[in-house]
Amino acid sequence: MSAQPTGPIGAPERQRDAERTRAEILDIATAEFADRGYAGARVDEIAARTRTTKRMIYYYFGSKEGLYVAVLERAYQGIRGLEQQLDVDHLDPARAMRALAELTFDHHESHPAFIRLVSIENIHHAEHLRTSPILPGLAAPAVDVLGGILARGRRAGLFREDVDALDVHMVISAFCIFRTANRHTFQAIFDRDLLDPDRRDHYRRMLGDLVLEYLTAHVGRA
Amino acid sequence: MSAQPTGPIGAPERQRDAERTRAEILDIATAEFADRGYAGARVDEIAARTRTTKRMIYYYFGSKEGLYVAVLERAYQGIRGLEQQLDVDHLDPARAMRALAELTFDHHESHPAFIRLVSIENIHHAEHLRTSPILPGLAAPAVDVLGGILARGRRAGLFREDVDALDVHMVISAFCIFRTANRHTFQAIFDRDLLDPDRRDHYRRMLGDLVLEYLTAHVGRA
Amino acid sequence: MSAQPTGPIGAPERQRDAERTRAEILDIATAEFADRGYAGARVDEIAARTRTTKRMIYYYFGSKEGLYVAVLERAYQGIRGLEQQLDVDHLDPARAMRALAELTFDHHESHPAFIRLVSIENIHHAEHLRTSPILPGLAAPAVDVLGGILARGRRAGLFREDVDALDVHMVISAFCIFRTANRHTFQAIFDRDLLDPDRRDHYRRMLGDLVLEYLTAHVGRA
Amino acid sequence: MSAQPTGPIGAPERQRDAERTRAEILDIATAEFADRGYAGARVDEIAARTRTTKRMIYYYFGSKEGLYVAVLERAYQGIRGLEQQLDVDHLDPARAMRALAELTFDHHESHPAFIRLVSIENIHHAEHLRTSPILPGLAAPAVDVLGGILARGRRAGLFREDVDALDVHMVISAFCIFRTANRHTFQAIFDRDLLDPDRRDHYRRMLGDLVLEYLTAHVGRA
DNA sequence: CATGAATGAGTTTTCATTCAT
DNA sequence: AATGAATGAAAACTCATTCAT
Repeated sequence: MSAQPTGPIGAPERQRDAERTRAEILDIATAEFADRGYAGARVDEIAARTRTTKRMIYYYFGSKEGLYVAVLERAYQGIRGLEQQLDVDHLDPARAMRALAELTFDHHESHPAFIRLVSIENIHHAEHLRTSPILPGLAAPAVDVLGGILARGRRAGLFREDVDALDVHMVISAFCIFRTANRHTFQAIFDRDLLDPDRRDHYRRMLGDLVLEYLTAHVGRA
Repeated sequence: MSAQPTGPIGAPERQRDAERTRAEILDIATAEFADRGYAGARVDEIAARTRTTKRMIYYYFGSKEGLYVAVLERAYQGIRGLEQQLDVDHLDPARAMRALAELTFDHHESHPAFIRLVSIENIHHAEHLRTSPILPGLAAPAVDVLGGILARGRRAGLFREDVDALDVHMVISAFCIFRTANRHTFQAIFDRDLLDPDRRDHYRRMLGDLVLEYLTAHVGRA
Repeated sequence: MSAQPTGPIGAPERQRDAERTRAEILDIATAEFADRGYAGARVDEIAARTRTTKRMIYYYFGSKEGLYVAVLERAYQGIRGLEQQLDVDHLDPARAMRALAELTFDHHESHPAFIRLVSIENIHHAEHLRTSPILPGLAAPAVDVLGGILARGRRAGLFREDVDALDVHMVISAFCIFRTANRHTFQAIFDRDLLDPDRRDHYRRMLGDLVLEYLTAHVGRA
Repeated sequence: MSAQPTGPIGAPERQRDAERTRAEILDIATAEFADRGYAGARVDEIAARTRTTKRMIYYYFGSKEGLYVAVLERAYQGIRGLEQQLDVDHLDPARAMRALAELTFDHHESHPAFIRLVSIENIHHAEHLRTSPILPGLAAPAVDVLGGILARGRRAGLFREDVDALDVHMVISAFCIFRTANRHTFQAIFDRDLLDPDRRDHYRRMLGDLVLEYLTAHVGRA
């Protein structure tokens, strides 16, 4: 699934082609849906940008909606388990929290299409995600690590007690997602590009400070 | 919401009807575009929910896009000058900043359609906002008051120096907008409704704390 | 009707205004129909370019078709009796014929809208002209003078006998009308502007030569 | 009319069907546009008279305008190279010129739709022809043969020197086109059908005489 | 698996005309 | 005589989807 095996000689070539075709369609479709929204994307356009034909899209995905759902699911799969890549057990809670925030920051920055798809899915009231089989697997990875750090910090008397892991996750997500999701109106109104590489480090540190100052505020000082 | 009568008293009835027709179309269209996105909204549907006909939409707005732009502009007009409603000069910088954050929080909470329209406009790369005549008037109101408070706080040695007004505005906006814009995917994944009235005060205070702890962190303590 | 009387003081001003309004509408409508054809012209556009409103067009002309017919009739009235302006009785047949051809040439050159309206009316199979009350008065003026000259020339043994007045009229019309009616495709294909003022005299003489050489060919030489 | 089979024998049936569908649409559309003008023609009507649907028109031609342009281009292609069909080198200049005039006469008589389309295109200021890729190929065929005959005639001292090939082409075109383009107004006013078969030979000879008498007038007599 | 052609149902847009005042 | 608002019918155009080969 992760390493791309060249496979034993004589392996079903056709199947591999099929997989490649599917993947190509998904790539193009991801770009199109992310760029134009669900209703705005065109099956014709997706097909035209693929090396295959429209018929193949229906062969593999059944419908435009089916294709969209596949795109959405693959995009969510991409961030699933993101936090597991992070080994923070050896770090103190504050450092661990900052590392997690920065990891999220970095990941979101490098996956703008995912963020736009999330915006689009919200426009559609998450109706596709809500019925997706991948849904149950999404919550835990996102907050488990965070919850662990938070618990450790509290036990150490470092973090405030009046927020839970979901609240912290929300703050981190809001900050990271806003930069991409609202980039264009922000730029139009304020003439500032939130994704300007020159400002990247500033925002990255800002996020860490924001979360940590908040979590550690007044704690242990009283 | 507050029916501000247009034109001088005694103005021709017809004109008042026209204004009413226009406004009614805009109301319905706002709901439709906010609910389904630009491409997903249907002119037919908007017309059907109005007391007038589809023809009138074209009479007043020229095209679906013209209608959308009118909706978007009116929505932005609604928040323009929001901050001016706030008299914070008599408050110390910290209280003033919290008041501003809470005002923004309250306003965004009560204008979900606006937030969804902003998301939608970002999906379209802000192409309509970018060329709108109202654009130039949007930046100042949003950051002038905030900038003033920030400056006062710094002069008093209370606020950190490494962020500007736009950065703070971004944090507040990100927090407030996320609750509405990403409500559905968040709810689907984590089974938590960010707009649950029972959690409203918690998030309101959380935003104030977040901003203030960040701004005042370490300052004057060194 | 011809001289514009300032009218007795106290004369019905309203009626004069009405006449002026009618005339203004006809002027604009002539330009629009000539420029875009019957189906291509827009009642809205005509009204917009007038100082009056669309309602007036319907008040005066009943319908788009009524307006078009009025435009067409007025245009034809403009050339009616053209030939009567010409006193050719004192000229010998050849000179008289050339004078008539040149008069036609000059008139057509200065009335491009009329020619375009004729083209447009032909596109519509002359259905409006065919039922117009002005139709009966159009034939005689156009060929009576020409017929007289032709008869004189024949009696004098100068002109050939195998053509009648309508044939000659057709040749003159074809030449004059072509310059305006087919100006644009001719220019596009051959890069020659048939209405270039520098070529005007050339074509004028050419028409006279064409008609006269044809009419006098071989006659009396046998 | 002469069904020139497209593509090599054995070409996929589907493609041949496509070509047939395209051609059928073009045939009907030619009739409709020529009959009602660009704005007056109805895509629905064209589709209804076809064995396919309106959707196919857009599939093949993209828009009403695209269809019109295709019709116009095909019509012009039809006369392209007309003159090449004529071998006039063995004829003396006078006979050659008459043969060319008569060929043009015959061709225009048998292509009334083309002439009406030219009128229509002129109503539109040749805007479509002007940007057509076929434009560059239209000039030469129309005047090259004519220019050659004219030059031969001059060298032989038979033709006048004060006109060029384009002038002669204009006279021939004006005569031939007028009969069809202005047929209806002419008939309405003068009650003479310029396309009456009984008058065909008369006009055909008349055109030849007209051109030749003009070209040979006075030459060599001085 | 692959492909161009085809399609039906919708969606936006237009336009001549009329109404209320 | 004049005006802006309103309208219904029709016109152009689009799109996801399926068919024939």
